Amino acid sequence: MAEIRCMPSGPMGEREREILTAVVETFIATGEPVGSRTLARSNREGLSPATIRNVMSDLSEAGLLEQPHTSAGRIPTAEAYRYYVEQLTGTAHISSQDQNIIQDSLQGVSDVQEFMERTSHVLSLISRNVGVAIAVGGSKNALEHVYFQRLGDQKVLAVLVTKSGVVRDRVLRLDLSQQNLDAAARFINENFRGWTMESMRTELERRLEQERSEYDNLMRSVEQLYRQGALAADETTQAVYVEGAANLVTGEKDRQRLQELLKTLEEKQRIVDLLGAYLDVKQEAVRVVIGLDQALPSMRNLVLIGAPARVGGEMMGSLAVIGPTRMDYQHTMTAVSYIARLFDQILNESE
Amino acid sequence: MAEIRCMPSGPMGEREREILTAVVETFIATGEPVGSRTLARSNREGLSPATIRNVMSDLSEAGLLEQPHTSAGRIPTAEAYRYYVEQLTGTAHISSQDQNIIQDSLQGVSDVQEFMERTSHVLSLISRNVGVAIAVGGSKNALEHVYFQRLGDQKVLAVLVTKSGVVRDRVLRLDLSQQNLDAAARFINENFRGWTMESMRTELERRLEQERSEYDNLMRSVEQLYRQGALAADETTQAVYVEGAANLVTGEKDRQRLQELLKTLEEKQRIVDLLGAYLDVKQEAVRVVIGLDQALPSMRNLVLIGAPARVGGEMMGSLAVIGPTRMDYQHTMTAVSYIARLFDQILNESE
DNA sequence: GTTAGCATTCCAGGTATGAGAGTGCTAATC
DNA sequence: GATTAGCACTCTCATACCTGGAATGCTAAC
Repeated sequence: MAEIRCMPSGPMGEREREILTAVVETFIATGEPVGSRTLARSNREGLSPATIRNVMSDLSEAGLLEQPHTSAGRIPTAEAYRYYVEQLTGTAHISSQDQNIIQDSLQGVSDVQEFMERTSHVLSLISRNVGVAIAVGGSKNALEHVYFQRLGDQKVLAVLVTKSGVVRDRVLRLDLSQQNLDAAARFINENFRGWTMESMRTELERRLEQERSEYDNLMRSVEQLYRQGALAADETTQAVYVEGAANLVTGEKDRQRLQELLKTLEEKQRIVDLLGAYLDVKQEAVRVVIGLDQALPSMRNLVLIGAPARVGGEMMGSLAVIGPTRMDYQHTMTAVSYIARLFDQILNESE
Repeated sequence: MAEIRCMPSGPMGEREREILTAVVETFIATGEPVGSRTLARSNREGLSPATIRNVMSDLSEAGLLEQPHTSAGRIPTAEAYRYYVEQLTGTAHISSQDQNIIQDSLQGVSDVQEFMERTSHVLSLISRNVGVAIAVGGSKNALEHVYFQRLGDQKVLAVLVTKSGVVRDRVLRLDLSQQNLDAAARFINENFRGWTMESMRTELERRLEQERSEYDNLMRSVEQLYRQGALAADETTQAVYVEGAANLVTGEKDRQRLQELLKTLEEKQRIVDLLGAYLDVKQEAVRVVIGLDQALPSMRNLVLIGAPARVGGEMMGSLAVIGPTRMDYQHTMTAVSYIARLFDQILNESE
């Protein structure tokens, strides 16, 4: 019963492939279970419904199609979508309309956060689904510059800039004179410019440990700043942009589920984890993950189409579209991939 | 027909008031239209259903109650909610449970943006509705400090801090040497510290206009920075936090409407306008606006419970809860008012 | 002024019923 | 042997219909 995946004419004959594709595409278009008659009509070689029924029956056995109930048409399973996406030729070019929208929206952006914010918006617009973009603070980012400014009795503004244009500001509760702050900033800028955040922190830890006995005023200031998180530009302080959640209303019928789904999308950490789980620096092009239930139960029927955002070879963040399995894959994939490339271009150009 | 608001025993007799309140409260509790029998049971003076029917009939005429259909109970109109809220004693004290949640969440916050972000979250949590908080950039904010840092060939980081702790950073496309930038920053800090953003800008405009002929290097730098928006910390660059939109799923049955609603909540400018329209510095305490359809058609059945966020007498932003008419007014009002007061306290303390 | 009683209205929910769509199987056909 | 026509069967969905329940408004009695 289970091992009928191997059909008479090889693992998946030409006809099977064609019919499966047709089912997926019509289901995406209409949202209704598709029956043999419908397919027979749109089939170019004039196959009869009966023949198609036989093939569909095979595909059901193979776990690629399923029926909501006995006498309904068939809908694709997650497995079918995976197969469908896999055999999509990656050659499709982006429509000039989409290209315009994207160009207009990302024109003149110069820092990562802004890029991400606009990207989430434009992705949701183009895909008519949820657009997501995150900037990973990036412990592997290179430090460009830090700056401290005393604000009041107890407050210090810390600004941190990385080579790749991530700016992070935070107000700390500290009482240091502006002189001390300037000295500390100078010390850090002179010693650690160009270091990755990660290596800077370990080195700093080491020095603080080692020279504990012979602390001078400077190192004391640096330590205080460091302990208060002035130099943290990484995981804890990410920028997460999610837009177009409203588009999910159409897709999910169960209100309970819908609510949970929207709640999940509001929890930024979840989103970060999700993208983190599926996207990494090394991957080529766009990745499509069908069925997110493994990562998040409330996202059972959803699909992630995402790509890493890189500058040079460096991972700066991720961008993705989240939507129902029933979506326009080709369209969305080209858009995501286009923006990912654009990211590299735009942020490289003026570095 | 229209002018029956004046009842035999004055504009609104004691009994009418009591019954109206009872209707509103039971409707808020159950969500079902409330009938005369239900009220008769819970009424302390043992009024019979028939009597209550008579009163309810009067209230219907007065436009305070309405029936979904002939043989159903009655539900309050917007007008009834307004009346109900008006006669709520503002004396209720915040529950210690809420107080804890709020305190925990806002502990140790030191800048406005962070406060607003957490506030929107905690408000949505407590009210089980949509929590909103915005920081108006505030052209009336006093300048504390500016700082410019050259990042690369074409990029300049501009950081602007106001007295009240709003930090705004942006990356500009400019090509100025660090020397020029430092000079410009020094010039602005020395001349304009403590000025409101607004007055600073007009004065700057004036000077640039006047001294156009005798421009030196310094003023040229300042002008470039200014034109690129380095000193804009106002309306165009607000921080808007909206959380708990998922909570609306339960309230709105019409999916079309729900979707529009969620879309609206994603458009930050709409939110800014909305709060701007109803909340201002001068108002005492919490304002409750019932029926937002005037401002936003998609928010027909929604209620805004909001207050300005002030430091000293200065308006720094707004915070509010948005939810269906059927919500716990008392509870939400105390929470909003509590946080508004807390805002002043926390941000005043270390100035 | 208040209340009991009653006819009336309307909805919500349950049960038939029939049309429609699709399937699987068998037997005939190419 | 693959393909197809035909047919009995299954299941859903929409419609119509019925019934019980919950309120109401009105009238007459208290």
